[in-house]
Amino acid sequence: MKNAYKRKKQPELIRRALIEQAARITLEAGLSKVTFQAVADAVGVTKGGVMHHFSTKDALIKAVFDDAVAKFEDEVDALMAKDDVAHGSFTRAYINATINLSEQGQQEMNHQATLYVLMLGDSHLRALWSEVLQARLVRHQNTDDGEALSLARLAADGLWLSDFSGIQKFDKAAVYHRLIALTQPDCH
Amino acid sequence: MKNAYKRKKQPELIRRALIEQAARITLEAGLSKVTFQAVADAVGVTKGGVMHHFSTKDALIKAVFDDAVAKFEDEVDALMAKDDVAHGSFTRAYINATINLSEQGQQEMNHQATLYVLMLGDSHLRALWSEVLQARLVRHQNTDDGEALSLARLAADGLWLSDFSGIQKFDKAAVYHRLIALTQPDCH
DNA sequence: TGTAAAATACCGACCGTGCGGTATCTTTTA
DNA sequence: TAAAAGATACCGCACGGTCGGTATTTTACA
Repeated sequence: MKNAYKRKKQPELIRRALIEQAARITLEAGLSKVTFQAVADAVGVTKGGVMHHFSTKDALIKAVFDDAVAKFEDEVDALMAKDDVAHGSFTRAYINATINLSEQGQQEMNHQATLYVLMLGDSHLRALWSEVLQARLVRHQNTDDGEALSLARLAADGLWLSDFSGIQKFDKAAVYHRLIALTQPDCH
Repeated sequence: MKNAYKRKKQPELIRRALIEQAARITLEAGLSKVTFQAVADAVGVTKGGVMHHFSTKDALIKAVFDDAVAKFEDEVDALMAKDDVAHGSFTRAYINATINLSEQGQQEMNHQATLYVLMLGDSHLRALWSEVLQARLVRHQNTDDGEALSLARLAADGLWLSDFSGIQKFDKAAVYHRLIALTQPDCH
C-alpha cells in the first residue's frame, strides 16, 4: 500500500483491517502493544488515518471488543440453527465457539480468545461481557439451565484457558467430546 | 511513612509491600496501571526506592508472578497434606486453591487471580505458568490422571473466569460441590 | 568489644522516548 | 462543491530508566 493519497479510498475495508490488526496485536503481543502507530503500520496507513476512524484508543479497543462479541453471537446463532436437539443447544454452540480443535496454529484467528484477553485486562469490558453472556443465559434458560450444562460451559472456558497458556498435558479432543456428551438430554 | 531517611530500614518488609501493592493494582486496575510511580505511592516510598529493589519493570512483574506461583504451590501442598484420600488429592487442592467461596468481596486477595491476569497479558509468563502446571501434572500423575479429574480442574478454571468477570447467573457453591464430587475415587 | 570502612537502602532530580490526542492540510468521492 | 478519507506536523505528558547523593546497616579487623 505505497501510494498514499492516490490509492482508491475504501473506508469500510480500512476500518475492518484496522479492527482485525488491532485484534491480532492484542493476541500476539498483549493489550499494551496496541498503539495507534502499531495498528497504523500493520494496515499500511498513518496514525492520523487510524484516528479518523477511531478518535480515541478506548473507541478502538471497544470496536475490537464489539466485533469479537458480534462474531461470537453470530457463530452461536449459526451453530444453534444447525442443531435439531433443543436441550443444551446453546451450550453445545458455546462449546464449539469457544474451543478450536484444529490444533496446528490458528490459521484463522479465534475471536473468543480476543474477547477473553481484552476482558481480563479491562474491568469495563468485563462488565460488558458479563451482560452479554447473562442475557444469553436468560434467553436460553428453557433449554440450557441446569448443573451439567453449566459445568460443560465452565469446562469449555477452562479448556480455552489451558490451551491458550500452552498446556498440552491433556487430551483436548477427549475432553471436548466429553463436554458435548454432557449436553445430551439423558445426562443428569 | 513520613520521615523518609530517618525511618528504620526494613528492606524485606518494603520488598514484600511492593510486591503486594503491585499485585493489588494489577487486579484492581490492570497490568498497564502498574507503574513504578503508582507502586511507589501505594507503599509510601519513592520511585527510586522501588527501582532499588526491582531494577526493571519486567523484574517487578516477574517478582509478583513468582510470588503468586509460590503461594499457589504452598497452598496446594498444604491442602494435599490435609487430604487423606490419595485419588484426586491434587485436583481437590487445585480446585480449592482456585475457587474462593467466600463471595462477599475479597477480604484476602486471591493470588490465583493475580496469576491469571498476569499470564493472560504476557506470553512469557504464560509459558512459565504452563511449565509449573505441567510439572505438577507429571508429579501427580499416579493420583490425578484421567478425564474426570481433568474436567474438574478445567471447570474450576472456568468457574474462576466466570466469577472474575462478574457473572452471577449460576450457583457457585453447587458447581463447586459437583467438582469435588468428580474427584472421588468411585467417579468414572 | 570498639570502630572504621564497605555495602546496602533509599531519595530526588533528571532524561529520552513514545504515547494519546489536536490541528490543519490535501485529495477523493458523492 | 460539500463532506469524507487520510496525511502531516506538532504538543504535552507520563512512562521506564539513569545518576549521584545521603542515611543506615553490616562487616572486617584491631
